Amino acid sequence: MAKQNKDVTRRNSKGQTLETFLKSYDPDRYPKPSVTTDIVVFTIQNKEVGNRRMRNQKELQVLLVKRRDHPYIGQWALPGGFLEMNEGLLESAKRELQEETNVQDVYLEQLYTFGEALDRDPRMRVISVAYMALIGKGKQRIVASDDAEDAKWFSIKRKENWRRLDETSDRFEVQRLEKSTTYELISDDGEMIAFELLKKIERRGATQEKEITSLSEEGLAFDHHEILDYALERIASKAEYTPIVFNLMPERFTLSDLQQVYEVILNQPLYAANFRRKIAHMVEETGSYEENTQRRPARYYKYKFNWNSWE
Amino acid sequence: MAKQNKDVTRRNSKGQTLETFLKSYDPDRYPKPSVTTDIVVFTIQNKEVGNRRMRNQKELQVLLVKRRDHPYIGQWALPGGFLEMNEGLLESAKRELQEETNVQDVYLEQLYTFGEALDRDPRMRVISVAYMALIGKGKQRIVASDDAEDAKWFSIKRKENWRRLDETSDRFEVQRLEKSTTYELISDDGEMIAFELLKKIERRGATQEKEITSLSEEGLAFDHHEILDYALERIASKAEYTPIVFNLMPERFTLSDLQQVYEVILNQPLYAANFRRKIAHMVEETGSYEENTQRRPARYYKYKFNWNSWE
DNA sequence: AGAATAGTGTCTGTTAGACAGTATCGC
DNA sequence: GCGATACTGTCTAACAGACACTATTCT
Repeated sequence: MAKQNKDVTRRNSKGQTLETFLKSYDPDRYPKPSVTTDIVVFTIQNKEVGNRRMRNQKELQVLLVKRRDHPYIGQWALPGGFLEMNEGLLESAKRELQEETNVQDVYLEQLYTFGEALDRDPRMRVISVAYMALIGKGKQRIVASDDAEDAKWFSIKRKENWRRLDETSDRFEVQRLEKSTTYELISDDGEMIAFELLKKIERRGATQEKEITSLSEEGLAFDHHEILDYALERIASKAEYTPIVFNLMPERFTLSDLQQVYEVILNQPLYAANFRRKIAHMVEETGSYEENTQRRPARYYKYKFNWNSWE
Repeated sequence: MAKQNKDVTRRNSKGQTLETFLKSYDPDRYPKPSVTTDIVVFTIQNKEVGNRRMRNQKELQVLLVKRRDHPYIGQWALPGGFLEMNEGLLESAKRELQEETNVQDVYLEQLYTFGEALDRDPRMRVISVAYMALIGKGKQRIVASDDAEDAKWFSIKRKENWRRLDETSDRFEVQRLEKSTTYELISDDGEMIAFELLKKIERRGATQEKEITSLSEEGLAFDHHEILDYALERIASKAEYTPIVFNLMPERFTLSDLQQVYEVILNQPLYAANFRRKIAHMVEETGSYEENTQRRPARYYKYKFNWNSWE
């Protein structure tokens, strides 16, 4: 598909045509950074609740992998790995997911490319292209393999804390915000990873600059806490104007289920009546109902395609 | 800032500590792709209109650079170049912009990373991290240098054409859209670059896939037409919910000026009354008025910081 | 009847869109 | 007064937020 300069006879300042230029070009003249893809895989977990009469709770989970080798040996990290020369970026993300965790056929979206700090990886300079994946739980069986000693789902609990450093005032041109987020990642079998992120946002005129630091020594390998945080922001904002959330849902679901999922993603409670009105155009009744509940059974819905859902 | 595994004595399967592991690690064991940053620089041009009584027209312009060497020698491309080992990604974008075009101190934002096609660059495998820059025209003097034979502003004219391949229907799970966009880039001195992009959007359930192809042999170097198109989408969508547009404005401006800028970015006309209400909270009167107009002079406004503009 | 959730109705205030109408300058 | 743009008022329909209320199941 590569479009070439039609004028193949044109010569450069050294008198070379394209062909002779390419033959003499040394692709390794300059040192290169390594490129990796890292994937933030989210799913929804249904947490049983003691009282059988009450509805199950939902939790947002992220898939982590325990590192088998240095650096950060034994620590939890996002699945991912080095880009190979014969694959596209997206393809690489898919492959890494498959190799390390056995996850396949999922919604996958490029997030952001991380490569500011020169020492993100102690081995060498690394640029990471981050992806986000969404899957319905139970659809896939997670299997740790390859560089991963283990692979597990961790439930995400987070609390945000805003602080305004400059009070609003027409006199100041620069305004600062600080947001600290405490994270607790807890696996199904009780292992916990806790850390705290500090986000400094500085607004000068119409420009905004962010700086993220980790306040904890513990936590995820590399700067993966930052990537996770970015992914959480992205899914929350996309949930508001696209049907992206349905990638986390099973075929059939109740509106209460769906609402709970929106609530864990947006990290805030919603009014049922308003929620139902808002998503009405994206769902469709199936005709069937919940069974064996010890309260009024809810209707099952399914996703309904709609041109207006996307923009 | 690199956070290390605290347990420096821990050994991997080969019995190595972190220190001995790093010493024996060969960063060049695997071949690496090259990494570049490419920058889409936008500005607004005030186009004089014959009739002195009428208001000037605005045009959205992009900064292009004429390639001095193979590949795509003599063709127009986005400014950009290879990432160096001692600089962050953002830093690299800034440096390339400075070196090739003399542009400095601008709003800069990471867009997306392009690296699907293996032959994007005929020399070797290249991953491009694309940035978008916004500057007010006249603030900077453009100077071509380095790998660039020339550097010029091109006004962007585009026409979009939507086509729905499947009519809406509850029976189909897959829905397809095609959008073809014809571009005409015209420099201040009359040079024109024309091309047409075809975007195929396929929606399956809650998933959307895009595929972009160029319908023209001519056009920009590499896949830079695709990057430009992406940048235009981004600035339009961000214009709707952030004050990003003010990065293109001079210190003082009239609301008609501002409206025209929004119109070229959104590529559609706006109602003045509605527009004024919408942006009212982001601007502030300066007290001064236009002078020497041959019609009613407009008030000058300036950007006003507001916490609510950003989210 | 009571516990628990499913699901609906409605009031209020805000906003988007469309358009008509008034204001003000230079000539 | 005319040409041209600056700026304002207002109607309507849609929507977001908050909350009260009804419905249905099992025990």
